[in-house]
Formats: sequence, structure tokens, C-alpha cells
Amino acid sequence: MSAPNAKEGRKDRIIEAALRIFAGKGFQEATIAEISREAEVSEPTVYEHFGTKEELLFAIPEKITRDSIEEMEKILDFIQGAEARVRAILRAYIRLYQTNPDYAALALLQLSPNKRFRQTRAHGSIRRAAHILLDAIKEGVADGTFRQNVGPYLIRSMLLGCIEHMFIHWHVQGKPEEKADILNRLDAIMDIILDGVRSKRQPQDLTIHIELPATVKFQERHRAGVKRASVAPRKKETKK
Amino acid sequence: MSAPNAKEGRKDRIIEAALRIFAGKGFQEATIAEISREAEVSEPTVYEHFGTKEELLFAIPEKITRDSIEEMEKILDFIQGAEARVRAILRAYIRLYQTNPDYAALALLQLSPNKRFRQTRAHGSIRRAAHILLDAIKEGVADGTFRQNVGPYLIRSMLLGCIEHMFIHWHVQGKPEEKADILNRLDAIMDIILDGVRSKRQPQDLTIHIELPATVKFQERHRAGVKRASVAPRKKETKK
Amino acid sequence: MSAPNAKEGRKDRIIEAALRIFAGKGFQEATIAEISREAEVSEPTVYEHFGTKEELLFAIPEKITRDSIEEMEKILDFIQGAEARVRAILRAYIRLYQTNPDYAALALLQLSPNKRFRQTRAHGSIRRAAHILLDAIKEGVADGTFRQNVGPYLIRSMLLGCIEHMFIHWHVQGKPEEKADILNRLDAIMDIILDGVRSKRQPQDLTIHIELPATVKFQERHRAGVKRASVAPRKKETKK
Amino acid sequence: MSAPNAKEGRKDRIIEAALRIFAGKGFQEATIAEISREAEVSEPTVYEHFGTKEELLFAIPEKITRDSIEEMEKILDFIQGAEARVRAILRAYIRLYQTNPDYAALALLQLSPNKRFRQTRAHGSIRRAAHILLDAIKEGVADGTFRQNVGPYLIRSMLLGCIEHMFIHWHVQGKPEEKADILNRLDAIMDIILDGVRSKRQPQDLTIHIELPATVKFQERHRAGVKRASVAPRKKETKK
DNA sequence: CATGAATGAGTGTTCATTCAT
DNA sequence: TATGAATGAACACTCATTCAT
Repeated sequence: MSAPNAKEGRKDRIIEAALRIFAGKGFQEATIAEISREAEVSEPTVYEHFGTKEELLFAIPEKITRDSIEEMEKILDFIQGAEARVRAILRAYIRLYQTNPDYAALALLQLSPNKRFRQTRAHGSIRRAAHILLDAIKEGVADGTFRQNVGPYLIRSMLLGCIEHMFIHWHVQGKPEEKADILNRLDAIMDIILDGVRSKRQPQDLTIHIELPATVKFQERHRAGVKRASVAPRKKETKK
Repeated sequence: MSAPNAKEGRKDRIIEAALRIFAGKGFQEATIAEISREAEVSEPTVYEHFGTKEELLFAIPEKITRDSIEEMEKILDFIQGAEARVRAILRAYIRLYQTNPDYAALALLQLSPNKRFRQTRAHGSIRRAAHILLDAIKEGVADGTFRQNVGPYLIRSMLLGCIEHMFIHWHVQGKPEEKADILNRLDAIMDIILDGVRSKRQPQDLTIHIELPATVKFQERHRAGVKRASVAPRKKETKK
Repeated sequence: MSAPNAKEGRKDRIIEAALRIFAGKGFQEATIAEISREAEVSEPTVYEHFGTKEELLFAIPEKITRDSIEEMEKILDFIQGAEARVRAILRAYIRLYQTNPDYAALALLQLSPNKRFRQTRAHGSIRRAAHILLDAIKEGVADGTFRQNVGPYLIRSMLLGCIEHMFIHWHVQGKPEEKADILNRLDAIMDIILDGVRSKRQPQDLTIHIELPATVKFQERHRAGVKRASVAPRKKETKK
Repeated sequence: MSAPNAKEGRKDRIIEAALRIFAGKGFQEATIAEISREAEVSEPTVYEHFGTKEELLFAIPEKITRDSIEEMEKILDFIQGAEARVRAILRAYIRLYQTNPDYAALALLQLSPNKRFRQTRAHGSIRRAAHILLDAIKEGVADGTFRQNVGPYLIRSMLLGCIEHMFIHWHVQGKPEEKADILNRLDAIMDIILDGVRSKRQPQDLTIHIELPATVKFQERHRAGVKRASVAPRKKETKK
């Protein structure tokens, strides 16, 4: 038990050290010497487990994405409805980035520019995740949840682009405290993307005309204000 | 006149060569030797004009953004209305990226991860552009064009994130032909972001309870039923 | 009995694997890892038996030459006559190289350049073999079999040099099929070295004076005269 | 003039230093650092001129053989007769090895085991030289200078093998003083190879047919029949 | 002023070799 | 004893950067 533990522990320690260093100073600026120091192993030990500096880089998303994506897929089995599924997927993205800010920085700043990364198994996982999201969106387009006249790729770009942009922005701004907030604001973000940012000042085209005798008593039952969820537009007009 | 021209021409040739090379293979993978070869000057000549490889990197956005942003600012003087201004700014972004795909790749993949770039004058220009966009958004929030309850930063992230994500996606996918399409589709994209992706079929979640005396005549006006949607939104009307 | 057998078998397996690998890619290019893999033992086991990579290299001729040379010495006891002895020794060389082409390549290409190998016991054996050959040659010089005016070292260089050159040539040319032929051609080679490559035309200038009774009829048959040879030795014998 | 001189001088200095070091301690044991120190240049300068350590190794025979072989070819234009040509070629070999003992050691001990060297231009020159020698030998075989029944390849192996063996022997024995002697003894060596090492106690191959009157008494003197030799020299004497 | 030539400084990578089990 | 795991030590090679011309 100690051996495999020690072994895996060592390998994991190296990956974790590499994640810290790579995220901190970039792939090229980082040296194996520094990483091995951080991991408290010797340089050759790093090469024992990872044949190349770049291989070590790619091992990081390999390790991190596999679990995340499998978990996400499991969860999705229990979620019905396109919108809910999209929300769940984005929630997974955000939670991953938030739980592991170093990984977020690595993935968004170091890995994505790397062309060779695109031929990696880890990138395959990422593509799969992106595909799952795309499928959920398509489903939403099909069932009328989302607009018919908008390409699902564009919707995905909006969703992921927004999230990624926020993370990058906060990372380079060095305001990690705000990062913790993203998950809380996901529903808001979702609502905005779903419903748009334009202020909805008029009951869009809903008009109800009811003619009642003067004696009739009228009671409108307000719903409890929606808490965090759907910022769905509430439009109520009662006319007489 | 010929000398400064030749000189400036030389400097520009170096910058352009550097842009091509940096965008093509990344900053670290590129060598001064290669760039000087591409620019048809000698290596020391590169150092004559740019003290450092990184300085040369930073000179690229310096050159490109200055003109773009100044032009954008001028144009904005003639545009009224928050939404139109936002559209104009985004149009400028897209046109820049589209006109100069190498610069797009450089800015989005090479420059943004670079921390030192943030202390550059060129980055100042970029920040200013981002600020102008933010101001336009704020203006729109203030004048009721945009929702009040959404932070302008978030709106900006949505807009820029979406655009950047699309460019990156198309760059790494190697589909430049689609890139040419973005500008044409900007208005559509803007509309989507502004209006949301949710299909706007009816006032959702509207519940009206009306108690009426039996004698009251009631007339319900059906809207067109949802066609294919299966997960159709729930609408409940209760009448008595 | 099994243990030492197994052990010796293991040691031999390592030596044989090392021979294959060393001969195939050279000493420096070969790695202990590769050899241990080929021998189906672990790397430390190699070091268990041979303290050093070079020690392992030297163990190969150690193992191979010992038997060969002892056998050769025994055989020589039964061979009389300098020329026959020389032939026998060379036959042993050739048979060794031919039986074990890997060893030939190793000895001729890897071991001979190695200075430290000269201080090895294995090299002692090789020296002894060379000495035995030299003794046979000296014996031949002494008893009139070989020319008096040629140093025995030179004769040995001719013999060994020729054989080695042929093996090297065929090894690098990758024509092992010809190698199988050398032993068959040893006698021819020996004859050539012994008798020279010059065509023996000397009887050309041979003048014989024979006094015969007038009745005797005499006929000499000339060989075709050599055309261009200028430096051809002229030998004249006169008899009565 | 100074620049090319300095440049070529530098490059040559590096080659010469490399030759000394490589010959002294072998290719693998030598380090670029040591060579650059010996050449009094920096390590990168070595790489400026030679992309690789091995390329540097191969540049040595490149430089040395080209001149030698061209010179040899020129000289051969003036030499008539196969034997004289062969002698001239071998003289060139020996002089080269003797003039440049380090190169001899390098060529015979470091280069010949190297498989990649065989694909080098320098090796092409060496092959050409070997081919010229072979042609001269074939010419000699054709014109009757050399034995008809001996393959020219074998003759070449004898000649080159002998010379190389002597140089190697003297190199590893560390007796350079004898090396100086080889050229002086070349003619003797040639004579030996051409005429063989067997003591020539009688005119061989002499066949005399004499018709004698029946009254003449005839006596044939048998020599001891060679046992197994197949190509054994035929000696027939007929006496009266 | 432009450049050919040179280099200082640093890094990834390799293996022979050794412990701890 | 045999080995999986780890490492110390060393080296080839690169490239941004600078002189001398």
C-alpha cells in the first residue's frame, strides 16, 4: 500500500507542483528544476514519470479533466430539460475553475495557445465536454427553449466566452475574491444570456382585455418573487 | 526623406515579420533569427530598433492598436445612443481582428497570458478601448437601454468574451473562411446578446386568478400554440 | 546446483544480450536498460554481476576468447610445420569471427579503439593468441619456410590485417552471406599472402643453356610476354 | 582578406582541435567544452560552424581527405603501369596517415565503427579513393601484372588491411617512432605483398618440355605434395 | 548605420548507478 | 537475492544579445 501510494503520491505531487509553477509564471518561464524543487523530488524523477516538460504540462489537464467530466456526465443523467442541463454544465465549468484557480489560469492562458495540446487525450476530454454542452444547446433549440434562429455554436461561444473572459479578467486583475462569486452569479449570468441585456420596458405584446361588470371583485395573486432562479421576465398587466 | 522612410519602412517590416512569426508559432518558439530573415534584415538590426525580443513583441500591439483606437474614438463622436455606440465599438474590434488575423491570434493567445504586457503602453490603449466600451454600456444602463440589474462589467464580458471565443475557436480550428463572416453577423450577434437566446413566445409564468361571478362572460384569447416544443413552458391560467 | 546454474545462466544471458546490443549499435549508444530488457533481467541485476557498463563490455571477450584460445592451443600441439600452424591459427580466427559475427563486430569495431581494454585480462588472451601466431611465423622464418628478409611482425600484420579488413568490410557492407565464404577461401588467401599477388612470369626471362648432343631436339614453350609491366623483376638463371 | 582568413582560420582551428581531442580520447569521451577550449573559441562558436558534435567529427575527414584525394588523383595522371599506380596510391595512404597520425587514429578507430559516417560526403571521398585503388588493381589483373586467379577485392583487402593494421598496432602500442618508418618500408612491403612471404627457393611455374632421344635418362624430382591446399602452387620441373 | 561573427548563460534531457524493499 | 524507484552528474545544444568592422 505504501508503494503505490508513495508512487502515485509522488506523481501527483509533481503534477501539483507543475500546476502551481506553470500557472504562476507560464510554461516557458518555468523550469523543471524549479518544479522538481517544489515537488521535493529530483529532476530525473520528473522525467521518470513524464518524458518531457510538455508532457508534464499536458498531464495536468489529463488528471484534472477526467474526473470532472465523468462526474459531470453522471450528473447530467439526472437532469431534464435543456436549460437546466446547460446550467448544470456551466456550473461544472465554473466550479472547476473556481475550485482550482491555478488550473483555470493554466487552461485558459497556457494550454489553449498550445497547438500540440489539441492532439492530446486531455484535449479530447475537453472537446467532449464542449460537445455535451453543444448537444444540450441543440436540444434546447429543438424543443423551443432557445431561439430557433441562433446557431448553437454561437450560443456556446457566448456562454463559454463569457465565463472564460471573466476568469481571465479576474486572474490577470488579481482579484481572486471576486472569482468566488461567479458561481453564485451563474444563474444571473445565465438569465442574462438567455433573456438578453436589453431592458424589457414593455410587456412585450401581451395585452389582455377583460370587460367586467363594475360589481365584479378582482383579485390578482402575486407569485412570490423568484429568488435566484430564472430571472424570467415577469409581465403582468391587468386591464379593465 | 528617403532615409527616415527607409528606416521606418525597415522598422515596420520587422514588426510585420514579427507579427507573422509570433502569430504562427508563438512567442517562445519564434527566434529573432527567423524574424530577421523574414524581415530581410540582420539580427542586430532588429536589436537596433527593439532592445529586446519582448520589446519587439510589445511593439506590435503598440503599432496596431494606436491607429485603430484613435480611429474608433473619432468615429464614436458621431454616434449617438448607447446601443449604437456599443455596436460600433464591437464592430471596430471585429474588423481589427478580421482585417488582421495574425494580430488577433497574437493578441488573444500570446499577449494576454503575458503579465509584463499589462504594464505596457500598448496595453494601456487596449484598456482604454475596453473602458470606452464599458462607458458605452454604462451609458446604456443609465439611459434605460440596458437592464439596470446587470453589472456593466458582466455585459462587457459577455460581449468581448463571445467575440474572442469565436475568434480563438476559428483560429485553432483553422477555419478562416468563417472569420470573414463575423462582421456580417455582428448585428445578429448583438441582437442575440441584447435580446437573449430564449425563445420569446409568450409572457411566461403569468398567472392570473380572477374570481368572477357566474354571470360574467368570459373570453379567452388563445395565442398560437407552441409547435414542436416538448418541454414547452408552463402557462397556467385559471378562470372561473 | 540449480542456483548456480540459474545464476550462471543469468550471467551468460546478460553477456549474450550485451553482445547483441553492443555489436548492433555500439557501446556508447547502447544502454544498460536496453541490455537488461534484452536479457530479461532488471538493471540492478546487471550491476550485480558487472560493476560497470564497461566491465560488462570487457566480460564479453573474456568469455568468448578464453575457450577459443585454449582450444586453439590444444590443436596446435598436433600440428607440425610453420605454415600449417599459421594456417591453423588463422583458421581459428576466422572460424571465431564467422561463428560469432556479433563478436567480430564488437572486437574489431568497439573493443580495439578502447584503450582501457588493453589492460584487461581478455586482451591478454588476445595478445597471447597474437603471440602464438607470431611465434609460428618466426618459426617459419627460422626454418626457411618464410622469407628471411621480412620481419615477422609485418607478416602477421599482413595476415591479420587482411582478415580483419575483410570482416570489417563485409560487416559494414552488410553482406553476411560473403562472410560465410571466408573460411572456404582461407587457403587461397594464405597462398596469396605466401606467394604474392604478382603473376609469376619470371620464366619469361629465363634463359637456359643446355648442351646437348647434336642429335637432341629441344623445344621451349614461351609464355606470352607481359606488355606494360615495367617494374617486373627480372630473374635469370643459367644452367648447364 | 582578414575576415575570411580569420573565419577560415577559426573553423580550421576548431577542426584541428577536434582532431587532437577526438584522436586522443575518442569521440564519446571528448566534450565540446574541451574542444572549444583547445581551439580557444567558445562552445557556441563550435556550433556556429558545425551543427552537431558528430557533424564536427565528420568535418575532419571531409577537410583532410578532399585535398589528399584530389592530389592523389592528379599524381596518378602521370603514373603508368598498374603496379606503379598501386604503389603510388598506397604511398599516398601511408603518407597521409604518417603525416597526420591523429587523423590515422581517428579514421581507423573512431570513424570506421560509425555507421552514419558511411552516409557522409567525406566517406564518399574515401570510397572513391578505395575505388581508384581497386581500379588500379583490376588494371593490373587485366594486363597480367597481378595474378588472374585472385579477386581484386581480396588484393585490396590485403594491401589496405596490412597498412591499417600496422598503423593501428603502432598507435595503440604507442610506438610512433616506428610509424615514421613505414613510408620508407613501403616498397619492401609492396614487394612482399606482391611476391609473397614464402621463401623462393626455386623458380616456380617453370615448365620445360624437352624432347630427348630415348637414350637420355630422365629424373623428376618430386616435392612434398601439398595436402589439402587446393590452389596450391604448381611447380613442375623436368630435368635431364 | 548595418552586419557578420562570436558568446554567456542557461536548460532540457540522459543514463549509469545506487538505495530501500 | 532481485528489483522498482530515484537520482547525481554531466553534456549537447540554443538563442538572445553584443562587438568589431
